[in-house]
Amino acid sequence: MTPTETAPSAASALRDDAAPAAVVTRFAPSPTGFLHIGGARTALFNWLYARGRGGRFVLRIEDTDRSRSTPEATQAILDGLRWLGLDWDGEAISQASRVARHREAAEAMLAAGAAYRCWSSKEEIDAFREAAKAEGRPPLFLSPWRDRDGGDPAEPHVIRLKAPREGEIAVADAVQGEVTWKAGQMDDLILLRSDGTPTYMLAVVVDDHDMGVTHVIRGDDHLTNAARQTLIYRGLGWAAPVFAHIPLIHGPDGAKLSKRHGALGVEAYRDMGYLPEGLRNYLARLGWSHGDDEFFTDAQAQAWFDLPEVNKAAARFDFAKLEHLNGQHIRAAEDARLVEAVQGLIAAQQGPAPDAARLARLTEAMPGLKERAKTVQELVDLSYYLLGDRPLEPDEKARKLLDFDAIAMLGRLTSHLRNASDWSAAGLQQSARDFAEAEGLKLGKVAQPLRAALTGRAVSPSVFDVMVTLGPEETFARLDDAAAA
RNA sequence: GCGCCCUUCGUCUAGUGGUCUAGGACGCCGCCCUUUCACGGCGGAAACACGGGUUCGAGUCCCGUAGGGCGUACCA
Repeated sequence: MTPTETAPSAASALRDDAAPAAVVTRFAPSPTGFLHIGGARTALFNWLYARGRGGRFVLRIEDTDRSRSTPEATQAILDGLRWLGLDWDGEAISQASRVARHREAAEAMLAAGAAYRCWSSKEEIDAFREAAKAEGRPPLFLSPWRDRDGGDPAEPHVIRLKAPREGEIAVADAVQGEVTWKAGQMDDLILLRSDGTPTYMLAVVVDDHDMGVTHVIRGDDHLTNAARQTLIYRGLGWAAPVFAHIPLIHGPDGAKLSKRHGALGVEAYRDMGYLPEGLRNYLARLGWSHGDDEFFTDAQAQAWFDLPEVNKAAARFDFAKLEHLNGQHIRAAEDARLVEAVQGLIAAQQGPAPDAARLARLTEAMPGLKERAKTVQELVDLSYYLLGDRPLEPDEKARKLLDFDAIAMLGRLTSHLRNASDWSAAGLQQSARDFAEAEGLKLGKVAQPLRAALTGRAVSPSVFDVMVTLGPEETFARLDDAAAA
């Protein structure tokens, strides 16, 4: 009884006899700002669904509200999608470019008796609603023009949908299940405004149909719209696509996502040092699950993702978990790519571009670095000893490690190290052990001040690895710096 | 107000009437590994919103209550 598996148009329905209609999903943002995290997840779900089924994922910019839409916002959304790695098929369609087609559809509905012209003025409508409210009736506007002729088509008027007044309207949602409304709760929504432009409700239906969209996966703030749009599909004589209304993301406090929490543009996540695959993994896992799987690749997510496993309840955004997952993706990432990411982040922060020699050191040290970082930002911070200028500026913890006694000890260690013949991590460690034993110290008492002198930090990869990547010359230079400080 | 949706550890979730003394992950606490940090390993505290039913048996089904979300535009 559900339209769940029906094709979206008469044309493709014909093709159905030969082969099942290919999946087509879409992402349809309105260009009024950047690509925020909720939109990014909606796009991700659509992308996963299509890609996992060899289908198409298309993009449509809902720019019918000219006053709020900007080309900059469109660009920001496209850039955000690209950074997140969500590639779409074909050109992004501008909804505004299709008004002629939308108008045509409204006319068709008029001709079919599924819509009617309404000359009620805004004032009349407001008055109606206020009176209805005062009398405790539902504030749905009942147009006097619904069953009446005689208006002058030359006078300003709108075209409204002739919604059923009897029975109920049902939507078989792939996530929400079967949801029904009593017909009386649906008003005769406006299809075409008095200035001849289409409303969102009409434009979406016409565009989804014309683009061959088979699955509409979007935020559940659109659930009621699915009912209204079902009516429009019916009026147009088209089969509705499969609807899947996914829950919205909430902030850590359970309230609506605000700027303060995660409602940032995806580029903000990039600038905080998250990897696109880390964000994809986290976002996919928010409101959807595949057993106990937490960390997965795109290929796995595509193969596993399906609508019935999407939860109905809103999920809260949790930075700690994002960070953990991102750390795992950093560890799994290629060293060269991480070096690029570090460079990119430094550039974004207007830091000095590292020269070739430093880049080489960074690349060499990356295996040790990425074990310790959860974000690219941490990678940058951890790279100070590789990218910073000599003499290094020790941070507070490093400074505490470099007290009077430690400096003296380092002086003796320096002499000891000058005799080292084997400048390998293992050789240096042995050498340090010998020294520590001779001094009657634990290795840590030697290694920590050494690390502070060499890296300016209390935390770093193994000091002996540090010495290897730095080389003897740089190592002794930094030891001398520490002694002089 | 009306309508629709939601409610398992702090958070993300598994769970589709008995295998739940409720599993996993993040976070937290402790221990181990260890030159630091991180990783890793081991262990721990931590949840079925509440109240009624249905049933031999309910986290799982039904009805209420409470709480939350969304919608109710010539916005999208």
